[in-house]
Amino acid sequence: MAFTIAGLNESEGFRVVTINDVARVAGVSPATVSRVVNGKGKVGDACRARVQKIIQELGYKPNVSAQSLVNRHTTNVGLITPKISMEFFGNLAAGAEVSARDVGYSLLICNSLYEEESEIAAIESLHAKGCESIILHSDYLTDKQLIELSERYKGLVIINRYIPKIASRCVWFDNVASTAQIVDLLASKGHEAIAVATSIYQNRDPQQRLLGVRQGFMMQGLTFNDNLLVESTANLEGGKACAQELIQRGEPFTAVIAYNDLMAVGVIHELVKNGYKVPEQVSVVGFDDSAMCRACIPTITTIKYPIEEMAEYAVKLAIDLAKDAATPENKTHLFTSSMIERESVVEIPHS
Amino acid sequence: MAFTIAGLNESEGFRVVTINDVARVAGVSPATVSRVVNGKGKVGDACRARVQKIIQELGYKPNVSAQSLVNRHTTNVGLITPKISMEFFGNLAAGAEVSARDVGYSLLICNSLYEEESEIAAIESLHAKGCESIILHSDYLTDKQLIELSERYKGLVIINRYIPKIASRCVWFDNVASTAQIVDLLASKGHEAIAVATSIYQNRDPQQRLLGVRQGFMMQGLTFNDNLLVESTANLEGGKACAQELIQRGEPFTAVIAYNDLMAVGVIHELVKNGYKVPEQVSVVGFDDSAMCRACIPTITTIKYPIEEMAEYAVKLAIDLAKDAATPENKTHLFTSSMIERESVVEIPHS
DNA sequence: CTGTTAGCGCATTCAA
DNA sequence: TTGAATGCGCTAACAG
Repeated sequence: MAFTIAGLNESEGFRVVTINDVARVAGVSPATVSRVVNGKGKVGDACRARVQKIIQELGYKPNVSAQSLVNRHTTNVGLITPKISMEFFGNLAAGAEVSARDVGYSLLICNSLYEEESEIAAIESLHAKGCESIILHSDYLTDKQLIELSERYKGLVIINRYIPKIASRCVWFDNVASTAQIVDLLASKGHEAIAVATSIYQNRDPQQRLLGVRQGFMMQGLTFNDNLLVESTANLEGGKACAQELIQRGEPFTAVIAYNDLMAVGVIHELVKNGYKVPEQVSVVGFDDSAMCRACIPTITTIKYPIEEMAEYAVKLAIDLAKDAATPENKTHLFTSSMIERESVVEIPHS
Repeated sequence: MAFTIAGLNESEGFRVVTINDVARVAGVSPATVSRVVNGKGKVGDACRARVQKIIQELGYKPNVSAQSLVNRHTTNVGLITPKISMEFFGNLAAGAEVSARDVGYSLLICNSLYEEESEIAAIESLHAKGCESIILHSDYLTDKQLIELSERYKGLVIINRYIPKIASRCVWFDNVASTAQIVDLLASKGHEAIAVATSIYQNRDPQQRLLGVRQGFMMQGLTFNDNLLVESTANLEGGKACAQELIQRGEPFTAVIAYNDLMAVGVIHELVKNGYKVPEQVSVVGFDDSAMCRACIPTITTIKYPIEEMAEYAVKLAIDLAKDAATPENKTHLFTSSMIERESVVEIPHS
């Protein structure tokens, strides 16, 4: 590739090629160049060819700021997540980036760091930057706030959360059905004394997954033993704490359903530390299918959370929404998934 | 917060407040508003106060596209990494975002997906979007290419790589010294039969870390046994393959230095699978301090790779560079680190 | 200290 | 089919 631009270098530094340069060299008006660039309006074949040739030669690239100014929108998608360094949100961002680039957009990242005001501040900042399409992973805003926000920002998409009133801009995951699957799997392997290590953040996801467990039990004709329900923070330490609590209670169990993979790892650590054999004595199930599942001994059976695909989808949706593309108000965007079986779940030995 | 803008709502939809609106309501000229917004030029105290009040009331936010158009630069920083979903690059992005936001910039993400052309394409695309400051994590471009690129894009910063000719725009990590520390630690615990599981990608990092090992051996007055050097891909499977190879060779070893944490986990898995006790019989060291280190049994002793801090620094540097801020040509930006001791390394038993 | 003027690069009228 | 004119929102230069 050439780093110099034919006939347009200046002695001091590098001058950017504008639409006027192209027009002048091609002997046409800027309006015509604009037309061939955007493929809008009628342009004569010969004329178009010549302009395209000059564009090539000069290496002309439209100035995005100028375009945004006149078009009143940018080709950026904003992504607001708690913390991009967490694997889950990294995957989300990766999916979003692919999808954005696919349609010529760029991805703008904002970390909200789990603060309510930052979520709103991030939306406003993004919007001020002309970013109409926004994907928001909100943890602390209320449904009401989100509904208000979505009235104001028409390119706003909520990922990983379902709000009936704005269902058409929610891209979410069926936590209930997915968790019920876990119970099915466990039951099919003979487990009945199933413990649950849930997250103390009693908002949305944890509650839904718990609901899924209860639903799964019901469908299997089993009864869930509430003495086997423990809760802690949704991380490694939380998993350990849950296992500890479980052991302390003395209630026998042959399987543990953890809120996520991290907790599952914590559970396994603590069980092993206390002399339990995993999975021989206790089966453990995670949630997310994070990298850790394959790095643990035993490797962890889990539910794949298709966050990357969801993000890809969400980006397209946000762009459509921002463009006012008619989206059916009564349609939502629900993703489902299935189990990934690894080593941490085994058939219960016949006693 | 109020979602309506005093006296400026229109019947259909929402009209954005411009500098002219503020000027009109405040009874001043747009230029004056611009002055108070940017803190440039002289403005009377009373006047400034009134304008600020109106700005508040109207919720005025400057249109960034218009600003960029006239200022000839955006307030975006571009980040190009292979894959944002990998933990290492997620941490990099997190640091970059914090730093960018801190100075009122936004972070634009591009995945290069380990392709040479994508790296260049990403730079060009970013630049076409008016993004002058760019952080590049390049894996496949040659030094020569990078040098050429940096002549053309003055806001370009290379992270995680050192190129003498453009040292002042390189933010990098001292792999050699860090790895030498590992040998020191191991030696201090009595290890001499130390194996190395390196990455097959024989470019830069792996080579430097190998160099660090050799240097460490030299400093300790030990001799490195080349029969204990194995190599594979820099992931879990690679780690397993290395351990397998090591076992097969039959050469005794009491410790393994892995290229990174993932390989360390793989090594541990394979050793355990083959009846070795870790760390009782074999100590294992990782590199990076990724989340996995604390999720593994035993937890992994490793080197902290301060990529987040490095990214924070790189962003400031890129912005300065783009502004032509005088940066000493003969100064580079080198980060160092130290060991994080966990359970995977223990004193060798006296035989 | 403040207002007027001009123009950044582009897309979109309206004429021709 | 093409060109000339206009303005998007803002900042910088120049007057006053």
